[in-house]
Amino acid sequence: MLPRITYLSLFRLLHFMGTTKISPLSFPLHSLCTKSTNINNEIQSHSNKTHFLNSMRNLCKSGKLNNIDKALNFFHIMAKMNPLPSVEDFTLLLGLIVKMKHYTTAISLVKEMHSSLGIKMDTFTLNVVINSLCHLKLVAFGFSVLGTMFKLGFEPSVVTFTTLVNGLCVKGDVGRAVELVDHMEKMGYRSDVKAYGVLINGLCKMGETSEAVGWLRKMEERNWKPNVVVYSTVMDGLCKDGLVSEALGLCLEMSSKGIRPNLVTYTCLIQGLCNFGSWKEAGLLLDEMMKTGTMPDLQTLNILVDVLCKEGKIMQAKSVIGFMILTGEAPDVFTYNSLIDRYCLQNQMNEATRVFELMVSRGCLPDIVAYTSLIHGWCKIKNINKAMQLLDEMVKVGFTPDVVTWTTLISGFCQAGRPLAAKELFLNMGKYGQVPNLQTCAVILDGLCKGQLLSEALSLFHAMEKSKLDLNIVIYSIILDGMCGAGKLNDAWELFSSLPSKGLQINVYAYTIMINGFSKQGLFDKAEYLLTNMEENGCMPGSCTYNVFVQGLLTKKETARSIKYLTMMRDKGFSVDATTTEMIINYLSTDEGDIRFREFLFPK
DNA sequence: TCGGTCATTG
Repeated sequence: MLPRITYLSLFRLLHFMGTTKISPLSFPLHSLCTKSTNINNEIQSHSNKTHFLNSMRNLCKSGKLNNIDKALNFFHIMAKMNPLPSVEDFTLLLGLIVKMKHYTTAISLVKEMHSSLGIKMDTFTLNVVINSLCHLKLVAFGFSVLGTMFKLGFEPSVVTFTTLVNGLCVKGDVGRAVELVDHMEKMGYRSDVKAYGVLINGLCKMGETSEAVGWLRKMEERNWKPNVVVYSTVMDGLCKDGLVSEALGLCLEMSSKGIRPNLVTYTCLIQGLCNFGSWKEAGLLLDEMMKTGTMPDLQTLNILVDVLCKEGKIMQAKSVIGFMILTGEAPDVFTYNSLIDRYCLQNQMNEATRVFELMVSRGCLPDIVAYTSLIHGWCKIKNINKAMQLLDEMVKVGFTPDVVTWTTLISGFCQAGRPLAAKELFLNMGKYGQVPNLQTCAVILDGLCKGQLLSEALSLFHAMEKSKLDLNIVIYSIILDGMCGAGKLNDAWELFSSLPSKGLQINVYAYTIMINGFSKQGLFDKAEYLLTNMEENGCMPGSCTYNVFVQGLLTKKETARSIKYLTMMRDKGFSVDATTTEMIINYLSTDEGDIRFREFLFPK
């Protein structure tokens, strides 16, 4: 499946990336020979405890200890020592276990230290507990540990608060996170670079990038120098917001202050550039990064593989995988999933299955994403049986289908013309512990509407309105479209008119749905009224808006108005879409066809 | 000794 790794394929990759200056021979092949030290040998060769602890400390600090079993092995050896190593040594190891994302393990080890080993808790170990709880999204428990801290007479530190601020951010509650920073400062603590970094990251993740930039400036005003982490966080936020040139500008600003971009900085910028099709610039950046001694790691290369797959450039994606192998990185579940997903989207289920099997044969365990992609692929070609078979299989190997899996299946049943079966799935997913989200709701409502089951859709919709779900304009638009499609123009108009009172901003899609609804019924004055007034309400009509209106006019042979609006479209630079073109051709081919339409088919 | 940056599925 993978292309043979030759210098030729590597050269092609570099050429493609816009990089021509580096000789393939200059890649540091020796880096693939670095293997993590065999811990057991390490321990045996250092029977002396001091030496053992020193090597543990060095391994922890060097980042070479990246295996949970090895870390646990260290812990258990330390636990058997007499006298016990210091709490500092235990905390060092705990910090590492948290970094490996083994949060429940970290919490139970702290418990063991306290109850079995008799090591006294302190602010540091409790901070580890709070951090673990926060990462498990159990922020409320984190706060109760803070309470315990006060009760036991331990002074929380800036680290304690930063940890909780991060916990709130992870939960998406960035408003409370900002409040906590305020609160902490009122209590006399001073936020430091990491505290600001956490908050800035939280804001970026919620899409509040300009707020994040504001805090970056604020921390500078307060005489804190943002470091590469803070800058990279903001750059990533800007890139995800589509503000790639702003991100590049910030990178220049950072460099001018003597702060060099690191692996993460480059990765964020390269992804940002790729996402907007700036392949050449991305290649130049990859070039610059390697020249300055930063080699892309598995994650960076996986981002490239994924972006290339999404662009349909599978050959180039495979070249990147070749490069990956050449630099000693084995493709992982992310790499394979990107390929699987691409093949599924191209309806190439044989290829997708082959990659899935290859992944298994190479000892890489498929995850819920791999299964969900395959289920999506089978649904896409309307093979519901295969999709259900995979669902069975994934449950058998121990995965719990998540909301994405359910939404994929529900959508599959709808597309296969079985909206009622889809509704059953929707109503039953709760029994399997999965709560529908807005996208699930959108999928099922759309499926029922398109399946001519408006009343079914409406009863679900009313139930959703009563539930805690914060329905958005997308959901309302689906219902509006369903009502229009069923000829319930009055109901649609009433709902449409009520949207502002529900605090919803009517967008171009909602307007277009209503204009389409009116036009299809020949209610052109109403449609025209909306089309001419939507701009006043802060919503610019798009190409689709004009096309649906003209299609209605053409159906009812409203020649004069059709020509008027076709002319407006041309003046505004909107193109006539395929459906409209076909209608014009049909119209021209009849006796009544007006010769004036010809100019819209063959624009000068 | 404890806190922050980059990757996949609808």
